[in-house]
Amino acid sequence: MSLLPKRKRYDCAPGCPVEATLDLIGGKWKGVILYHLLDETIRFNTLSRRLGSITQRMLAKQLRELEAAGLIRRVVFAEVPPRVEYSLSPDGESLRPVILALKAWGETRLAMLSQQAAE
Amino acid sequence: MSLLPKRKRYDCAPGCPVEATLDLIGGKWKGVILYHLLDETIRFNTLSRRLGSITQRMLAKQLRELEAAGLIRRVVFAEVPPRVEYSLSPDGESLRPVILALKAWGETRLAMLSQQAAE
DNA sequence: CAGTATCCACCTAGATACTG
DNA sequence: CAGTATCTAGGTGGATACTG
Repeated sequence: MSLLPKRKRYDCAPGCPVEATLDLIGGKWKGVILYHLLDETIRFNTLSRRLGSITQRMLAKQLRELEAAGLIRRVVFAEVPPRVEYSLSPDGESLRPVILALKAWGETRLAMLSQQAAE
Repeated sequence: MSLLPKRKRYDCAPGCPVEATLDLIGGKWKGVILYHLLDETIRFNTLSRRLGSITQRMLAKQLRELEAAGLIRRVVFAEVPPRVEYSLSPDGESLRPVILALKAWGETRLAMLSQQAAE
């Protein structure tokens, strides 16, 4: 069974691989969530606080989608109060250079923009 | 004046740079458009054909946004029939490693998925 | 704590037709 | 050739309230 969304054809060769990746980490939250998971295992509410403005509904939805894509792992502990920890799967790990490239470029650009704003 | 969209606050430090980058190259088409412009200057209709399923309306809109973000250049030739060429600006050029990272990861993943599908 | 359930505004993107 | 105009469906993401 393929993990590719059925509705997509990825027939725009040779741009496809770029589109395929953006499909998985694009959107408003997924890239940032993966970024936060790069170095730590994080619990639901902690992640929620780190992302600041995300709603619980959206966070749950994004996490389900990342899990379905095989990029993150969800571990539930049978405790009271409940504890659920999210971490990168090996596939998610493999995205590290990509996420870091996005981060590096974004940092440079944000610095450049605030520089310009100061002039 | 800042090129940052006014409605965004980028206050989710330290995830912001990732979000900022994804804001610019995310969505369904921008990353792929930049990818196609990586090695060539391309005309409107050519780009349209290469992307396959994009509508003229969407292509025009994405190109305007990329131009407004300072990532591409638009050069109009005073000819009949009209000719408009799009190419990467220096800022867009600086995205090259990012786009290539997206491409490399996507290629690996697509290969992996088709491998699995064959089993 | 870690979610669901509901409802809703907005935006993205497609279809189609038209034009300087 | 390189767009614009109009209309619309569907998806994305937010607000709020509730729960095992």
